[in-house]
Amino acid sequence: MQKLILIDGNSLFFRAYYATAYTGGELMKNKQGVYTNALFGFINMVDKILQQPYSHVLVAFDTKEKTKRHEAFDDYKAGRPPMPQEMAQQIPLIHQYLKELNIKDESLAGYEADDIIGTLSKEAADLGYEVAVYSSDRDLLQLINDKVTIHLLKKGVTDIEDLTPKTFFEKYGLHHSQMIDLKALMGDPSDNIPGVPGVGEKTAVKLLQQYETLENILQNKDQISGKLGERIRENEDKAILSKMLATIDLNVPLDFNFHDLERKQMNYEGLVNFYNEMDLHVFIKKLNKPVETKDDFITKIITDHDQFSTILKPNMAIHIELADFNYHTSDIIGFGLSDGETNYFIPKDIGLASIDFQLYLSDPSIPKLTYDQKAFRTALKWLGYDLQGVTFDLLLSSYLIHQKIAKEDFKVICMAFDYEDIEYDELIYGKGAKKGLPELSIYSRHVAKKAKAIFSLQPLLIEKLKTLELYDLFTNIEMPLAIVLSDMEYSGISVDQNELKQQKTNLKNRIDTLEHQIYESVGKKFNIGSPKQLAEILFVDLGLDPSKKTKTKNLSTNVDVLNTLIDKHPVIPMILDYRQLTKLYSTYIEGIEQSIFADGKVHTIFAQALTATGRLSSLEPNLQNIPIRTEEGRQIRKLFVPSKPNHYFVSADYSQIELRVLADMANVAGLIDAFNKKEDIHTRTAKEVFGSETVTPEERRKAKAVNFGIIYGIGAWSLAEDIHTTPRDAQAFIDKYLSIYPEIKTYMEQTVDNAVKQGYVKTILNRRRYIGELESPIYAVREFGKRTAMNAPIQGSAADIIKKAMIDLHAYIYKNKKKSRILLQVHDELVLEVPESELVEMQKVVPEIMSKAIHLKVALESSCDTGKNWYELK
DNA sequence: CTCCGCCGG
DNA sequence: CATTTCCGGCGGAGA
Repeated sequence: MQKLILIDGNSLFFRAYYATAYTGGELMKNKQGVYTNALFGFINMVDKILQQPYSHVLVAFDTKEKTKRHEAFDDYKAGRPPMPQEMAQQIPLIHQYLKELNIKDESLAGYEADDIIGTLSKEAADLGYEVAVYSSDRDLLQLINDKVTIHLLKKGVTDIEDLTPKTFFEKYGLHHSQMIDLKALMGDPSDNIPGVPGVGEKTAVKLLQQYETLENILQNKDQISGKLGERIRENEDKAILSKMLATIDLNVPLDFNFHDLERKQMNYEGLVNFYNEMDLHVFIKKLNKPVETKDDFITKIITDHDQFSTILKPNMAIHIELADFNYHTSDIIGFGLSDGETNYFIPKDIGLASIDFQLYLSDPSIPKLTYDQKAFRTALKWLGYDLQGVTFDLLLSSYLIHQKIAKEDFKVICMAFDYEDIEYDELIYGKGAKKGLPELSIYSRHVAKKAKAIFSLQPLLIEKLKTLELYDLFTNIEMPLAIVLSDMEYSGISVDQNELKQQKTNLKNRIDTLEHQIYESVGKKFNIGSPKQLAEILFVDLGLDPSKKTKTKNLSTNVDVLNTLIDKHPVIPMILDYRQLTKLYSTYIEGIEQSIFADGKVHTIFAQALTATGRLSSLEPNLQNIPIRTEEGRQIRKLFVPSKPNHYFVSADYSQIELRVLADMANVAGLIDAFNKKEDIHTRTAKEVFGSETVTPEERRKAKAVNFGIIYGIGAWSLAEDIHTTPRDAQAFIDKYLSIYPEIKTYMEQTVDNAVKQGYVKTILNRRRYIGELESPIYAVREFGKRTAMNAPIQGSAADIIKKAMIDLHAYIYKNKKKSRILLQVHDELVLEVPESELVEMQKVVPEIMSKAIHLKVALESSCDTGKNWYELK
């Protein structure tokens, strides 16, 4: 099959830039600060396009030179804003990419990409080729014929509309040859093509359906009555000019032949180097490089446990390779061990059967370097072994250096620090359904290389931690916390399975009943869980008013919308109930049920190197979002019970920790005074803002909304939504608030200023958050960066404080040999399991330790509660 | 895989 | 000219 793919390079490049500029926050760039977002989008699109079978390919670009269209019409393409710097920088990258791909990259002075594509599509079609053109420019539609299909990029990267003569007719009601005439009549503001003023798409189509061509319209111009006829007669010259401008030149003098467009092998090494330079590692994975086995890295595979006594030394790097992400259940594949000189692979059974090796792992006086101490320690615990003496953790240290690094594969962490001799896990083990173990020689080497990497990177990372003033945070907080979290995760939390079954049946019955009532109420069956189908029912069948749209222009059916419709139709409250009950059923009842281990407990994983602010997050299952706000949902908490008889749950939570942190960091006299006098902080704020001694509940509610909003870097618009007033009043309200607490205003301004200058903000314990968004050329992204800069030190400092408290509490428990165990952390709250004999002590000690964790200008207060299950707390 | 929706602090 | 309060995890639908 002979198939030619023609790509409109300019069009893809523009689309790529703007599609990725608005979505991902800050503009993407590589380590050297070169912007790569448009390159990234461009590669994605080209990659997708080239997945089909084809024999020939070319990418065409415009040049800066004037074309004959400019000569004919001075204002052609006038009024276009200049290309942003961030975008222009990426043009050479695009060309380099195409060069490495070995794809013909063509432009010609005096002609546009359209003309090159038009000429080639005609020649190829004449030779009997099938032609596929890719662009987002509708102008190219004039090239459609039986051999030539135009693929219009609609939005983003994936949405492509294929136009053939048939689909063109169905869409426009015109023959494809009439496309040029259509544009001649309508004009095109983006190219500054005038067209006939006052004639839009509707009128133009009608005219062309009647008269077929522009020429025929002009011949019959006197028969066209009214204002329309008048306009056509007055603007005849504009229409003719427009047609000329819109017509693609099919006779560009190209000095190459089809042979030059043949599909060729890419330059593999060059492309890998290029991706590495641009930090576009995701594309390297896609290349599916075969695993190479020839280089000078030597892996010693331990086959006999006698060997250990001579190998094991202090300060080696040890890596435990796990088969799955969830280390509570995962198999251990084996151990990597390295002293920087020799690199070993220890098969799981050989290692664990050796007393020498067991003692080595568990000896706290032998320092060891690892990748993820929490995972390794927990995985070993499940098998009955202990890991102690870890002094370095690659995952945690890289997370502190930059919060984004640690989200990726092991290799990406290494590459962030210019360590190259390591492969992607995906390349070794495959992914998805294809995941599995390759032969021993391949994976043993991979694991040993990881150990070598840990060993090699340790000095550099320690040095970086010190220069960034993060070393204390690393050694005093994150490292000891890993052990605390490991204990918490391993302890797990018991689930009352009878309660679970009961709630499950109960919910199921209520959902079934509701489902039938809903079908009856609207008169037909549909999938209530589908927002799309629900929108159809509500806004089309029932004719209700759609008040809001989603981000992608669909009609929204979320709670806010449904609540505004609540008395407009009896089905609305049923749907709200249905949503709540199915949420509880699938996310919580079924979700938790699936996560129960053989010991009758759930063992969550607290991700310690994930969030941008320094908070923890909880996974599989997430125990940080168990319902509490509605009574119905709160019932779920009855599932969680102490694991032993005569034990209780004790929970303690910080009161207003974020506002206290703000009061401290910004030194806010009014807030500090209020907290020290133990006043209700929202009431106090309301008194000051409204200038009265008595405060209505409504006033307190508003004050609370601002107090929270201020932490998030509030805007008037959203505060207005929140407290149901106009943005104008909301702004006045914020102004008043800031005049009462003027230190907040100063602090926020300084924080943002500093963030802009330095590129990051810091918490109480020096934790950094880099905010690249502040450099974005896009207003909305920069504004987002400012809010982040204001919020991150507050949220992050609160996270620092509770982490310190957890470490102190854990130390207290061990030092005093208590049987109480910390089970959960929910951002400002700790939940413990406490034997009856320790109840009184822990009720006193836990809040005390939390309060004293870090000294602030205001007291940290913590309340405490006790119960027989989680529901009874608070 | 992305979107929508909803649970928590 | 615009902008729409921060940080997360997870389930189901639909492509």
